[in-house]
Amino acid sequence: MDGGSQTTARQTFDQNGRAVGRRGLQTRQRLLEATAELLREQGMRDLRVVDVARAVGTSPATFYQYFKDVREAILRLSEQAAEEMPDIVNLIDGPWRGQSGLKTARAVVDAVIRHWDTHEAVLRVRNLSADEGDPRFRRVVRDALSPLVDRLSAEIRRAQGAGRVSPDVSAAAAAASLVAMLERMASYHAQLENRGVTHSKLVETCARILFQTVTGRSAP
Amino acid sequence: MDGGSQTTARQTFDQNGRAVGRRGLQTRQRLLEATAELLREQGMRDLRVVDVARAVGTSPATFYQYFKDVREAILRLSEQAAEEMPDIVNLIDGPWRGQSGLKTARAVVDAVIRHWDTHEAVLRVRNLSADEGDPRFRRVVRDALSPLVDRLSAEIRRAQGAGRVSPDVSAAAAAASLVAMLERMASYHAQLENRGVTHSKLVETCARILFQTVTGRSAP
DNA sequence: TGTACATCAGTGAACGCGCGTTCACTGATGTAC
DNA sequence: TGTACATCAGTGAACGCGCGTTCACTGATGTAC
Repeated sequence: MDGGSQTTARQTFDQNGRAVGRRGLQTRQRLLEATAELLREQGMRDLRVVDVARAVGTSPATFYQYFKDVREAILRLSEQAAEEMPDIVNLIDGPWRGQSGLKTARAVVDAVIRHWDTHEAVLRVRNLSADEGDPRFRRVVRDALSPLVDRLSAEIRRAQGAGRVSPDVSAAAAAASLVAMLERMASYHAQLENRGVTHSKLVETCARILFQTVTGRSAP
Repeated sequence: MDGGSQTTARQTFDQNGRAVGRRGLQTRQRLLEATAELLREQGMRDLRVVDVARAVGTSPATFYQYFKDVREAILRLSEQAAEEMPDIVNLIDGPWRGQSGLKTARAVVDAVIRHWDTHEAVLRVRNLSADEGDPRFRRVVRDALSPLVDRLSAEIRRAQGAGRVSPDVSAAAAAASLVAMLERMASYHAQLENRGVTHSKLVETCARILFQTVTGRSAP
């Protein structure tokens, strides 16, 4: 027991190590959703356990039955958000050669942006917590992103083999850079769109940087 | 008076609107540095005014003489960090054509990383606060980055004019994407370097993506 | 060079609030027979 | 189908701490003459 509420394949346990049933899971989930909502509205610094409990119409004691503290709730939300990642990975597995490569790139960019639009506040705090050094959050970020990074990395190495990408490039670093760009742009795109860059132009532009860097080819 | 301690060309005022002299400026600066230090050590969520005061060996009342709250201190730190930006902008104004273009790109990447290494915690919280919608932080970010973005954007438009970059790309979006990539990688590079990507490989890789995207040319 | 006055700088001490946290308890649900 | 028992679920109420914040005050510094 590491103090967190543990979710295995079938069973979830509360802070006392007791099994959580159907009803409990529902309450737990409502607490998580309220946490996400308040994170969006008030920001991380002003998020209070008491507020979360109030929002769900329950008592603080209930919150503590399922989570050690607010950070843990955010950690669980990060894990839930990460469940969407396989869909994005599937897109990356699409074709990268020829015309359809650019299409693949567009689909990936679009998917990452939608992922962020859905989980905005949670993902931001997740990344901050990881950057601040919290190993649990580092792990979630790593688990979420490494399939993406690894796929892109492999594709880049292929392009290097074909002589289209310089051997001076580190495939791993390039892949990480691209994912970094996608994430930051996904969290930032609304602000850019307020300043006159249309959404589709933005997607197209990111897609082309992605395509170019991954394949070493200029987009058609 | 908007409630913040205002710094004009020569004069700083405290929370009561009184002029701050030499001695006061020193105390104020020590409070700022302690804030930055604690931000690094404890993270944003656990940063307390009382801790900052204690760290400087002064009383909380002194802190409130200069800042409305912790956020404002972080805002001032962000402004101070931004004073380094002109140095980076100078680098961007270097040559982008031919061999030396890649050198320019490397210098820019390196400078951004060093900037982040110095102000790590402050810049992270600055960006989070901006993303969370705080208009004062949005403004600081904008003021800090737009010279960079604008320069890159102009250079990309030049490459478009010469037919080396597709007209389907938005120069503004591409420039913003590159800066987004640089920032995120700058805040992330230490973690990557722990996983076997050397620092120089990382710089080289980012520089090549930057060079390629800005000029439309494959790096030499 | 000295004195008086204005302003700058700093703080002790206190207040009150509200948050985190816990415990002992009640009520709800499930299941064994 | 009914009863007893085990376990799941939820909470009221309270505690105490520590943080944010303020005020009235003292001490330091500067400057006018």
